[in-house]
Amino acid sequence: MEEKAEKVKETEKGKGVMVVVMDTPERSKSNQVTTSTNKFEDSPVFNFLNNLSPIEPVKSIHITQTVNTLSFASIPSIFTSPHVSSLKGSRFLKRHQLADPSKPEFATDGGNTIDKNDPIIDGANKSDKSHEILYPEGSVEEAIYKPSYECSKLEIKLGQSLVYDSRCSHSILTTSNDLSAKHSAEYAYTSSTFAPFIQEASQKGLYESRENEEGANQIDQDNEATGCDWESFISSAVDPLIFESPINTEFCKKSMQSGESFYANVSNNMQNTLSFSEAGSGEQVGEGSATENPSSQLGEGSELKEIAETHDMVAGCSTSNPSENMDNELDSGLYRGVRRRCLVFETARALRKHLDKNSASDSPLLMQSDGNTSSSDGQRISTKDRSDSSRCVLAGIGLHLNALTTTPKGYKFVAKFRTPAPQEELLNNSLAVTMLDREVSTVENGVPPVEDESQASGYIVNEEITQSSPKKKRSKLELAGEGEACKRCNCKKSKCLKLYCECFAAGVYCVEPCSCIDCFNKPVHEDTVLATRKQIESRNPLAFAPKVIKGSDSLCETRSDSSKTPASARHKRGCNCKKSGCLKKYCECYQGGVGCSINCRCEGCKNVFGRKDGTEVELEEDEGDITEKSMGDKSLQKTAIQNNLEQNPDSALPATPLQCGRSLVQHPFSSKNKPPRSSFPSIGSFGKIGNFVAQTKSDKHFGNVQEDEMPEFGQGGSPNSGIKSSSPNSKRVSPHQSGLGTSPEVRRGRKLILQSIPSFPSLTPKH
DNA sequence: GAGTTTGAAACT
DNA sequence: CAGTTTCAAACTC
Repeated sequence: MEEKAEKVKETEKGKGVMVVVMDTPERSKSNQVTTSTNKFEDSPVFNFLNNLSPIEPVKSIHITQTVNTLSFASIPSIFTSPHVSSLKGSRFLKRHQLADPSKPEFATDGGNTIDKNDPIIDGANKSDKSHEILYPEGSVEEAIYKPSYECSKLEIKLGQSLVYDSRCSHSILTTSNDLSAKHSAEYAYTSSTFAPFIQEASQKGLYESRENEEGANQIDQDNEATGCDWESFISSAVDPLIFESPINTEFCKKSMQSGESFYANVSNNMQNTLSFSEAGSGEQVGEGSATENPSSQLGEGSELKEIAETHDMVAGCSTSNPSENMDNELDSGLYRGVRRRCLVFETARALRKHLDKNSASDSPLLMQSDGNTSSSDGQRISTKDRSDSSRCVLAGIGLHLNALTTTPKGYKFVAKFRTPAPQEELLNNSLAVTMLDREVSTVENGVPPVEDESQASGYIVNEEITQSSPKKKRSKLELAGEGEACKRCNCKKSKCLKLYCECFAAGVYCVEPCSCIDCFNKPVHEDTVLATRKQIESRNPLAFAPKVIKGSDSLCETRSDSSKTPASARHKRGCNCKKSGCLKKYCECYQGGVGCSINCRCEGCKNVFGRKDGTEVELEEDEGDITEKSMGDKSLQKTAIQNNLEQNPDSALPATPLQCGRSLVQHPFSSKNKPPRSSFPSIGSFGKIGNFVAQTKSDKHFGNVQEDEMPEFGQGGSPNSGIKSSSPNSKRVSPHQSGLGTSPEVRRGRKLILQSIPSFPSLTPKH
């Protein structure tokens, strides 16, 4: 022992770093021995030696490396396309690896980190029933999962989301702090406090932005605790970098940009967080607690919503299966198809069972937030949806929301849980729309819809609806805007086994409120329902897929974040309206609260949410938005967009600001209905023309299309006339139109398009 | 509430 | 794939 002690002393003297390193292990060994014996432990000398142990420097080094790696890693992450979600899984693995090594250190050394993690873990394990978090995966997942939600929320809510912002800021702050490293004490404090947050933050991508901005992050930390924190931080940060969806990142950035005030807030939040974490009962999941705190801080009326969100978050985290989590992440981050239908009924059943089992265990919080008891597992998804919706609601969807509110279908779907069908997965990229739907659902439904989920079978019977609302009520509610979700079918001949039936189409069982006749869409006939469903799916695999899909381009959204509208959301197949002008619910696009897209074959489209034409152009112009397409569509789309902007200031609202991604997203679907148009596709074939169209095509379009379409335009005589709302619009356009494209003006139009085109591709994260 | 309109779904 | 029919929601009165 004495020899060991001597060695230690020598090492302490600090010869070379090498020495220290070499010695350190020995010392540790010696320590272990001592530990085993326990004899020497008590001796003050030993303790002193231990305290003096050179280990710290080693750690610091290690940490530093990690940081560097992170910094580098961050860069790629920034550029990562949102679509990369698929990769997340792999990333997860990486992250875990990183995290794991750090853990041992934490365990040995610094309680700080451990504390952080432990609470989370413990909380996860203890907490629940529903929230089973497998550590470390579970934690990781949580981090990833939540952030996405949060980010999404942020997007939606920017204004309200102090909490989220604060979170972002937290992450930022922590980073900055780490960078400064001057405030070691703060480090320990913050790091420990934030540990849970870090993951979240990392996901948010704040780190990335932060790191990039500040440059390489160097950690000088002397404190082991700090180091530990860093490691954890780093590990978390790495993930975010990799995993980060651009959306989140952007939002965070925005939030950051929006206010430096965040920093101030951050400090407050941090404190809160600490208290919270400390206060956090074992039940609470680390993150959950964290999230809640901010809400408390906010103290806004939105608390409930936030809570709900939190729950959602937790629920999402709770997923025991990594695969599920992944899905969830995807869902959350990408905003899955708005309407989640129970594509897989069997799964639904399983979920039901789960729910039944778990229902008893629902956390009070959940109850509060939603007012409904949600089952942990099955509900997770549903909760997410809810949360999303809630977020969306908060976010202030803008015009879209209004429109959405009108759409009953969305509501129905929202509540449902569903296992993502493979098809849907394909859609994941396009997920965005979901948010809209969710939003709508939340807005309209307010509290209730959530509950549906609890039932969570593939088919969901909306008990609330069934119990409380008879049709009459329903209609009233609907009128009010709340009850739309409750709508039920009125089928007489289809037996509710065809897509004519809204319930069936939505993957929901018919309920009492339904006035259907000879209804087979009931749990009793589950087999029949499933069989029929399979048949339909065999014909059209996407028959039950969400009709409205969001544009993948987070970028677009980010851009428009101000608008926060579901810009890129579009109807999968597009409408075929001829008389309604896409201004009535006959139009599925309108009903879904989304703008028409290229996929639409509608005539005289006046969709308030976005005309099929304008969408793309909007990307560049953003605000413009759209509304316009009505015109003849094809030809003018480009111009129309501009016109819209000019003419319809209102149109801006609609918001579908952009649709940037639309084309991309839709492609898969669109292929059916319409010729595949890649972002720059030969849209022209349809005549519906995408603005994107390849340059050459665009030119052609202009020429041809305009002429063809001109008539429509011309209907009004003036360019404007063509578009009701827009009519005045086309000032710019009109000339082109009038000129039939021959004039130089037409060329201008082309130029505009072309210009826009380049930007567009660049924007699209994809590929 | 009845009747009409509308467009998706289903069918040919 | 196009055209027609069927269907139920949306709408109007």
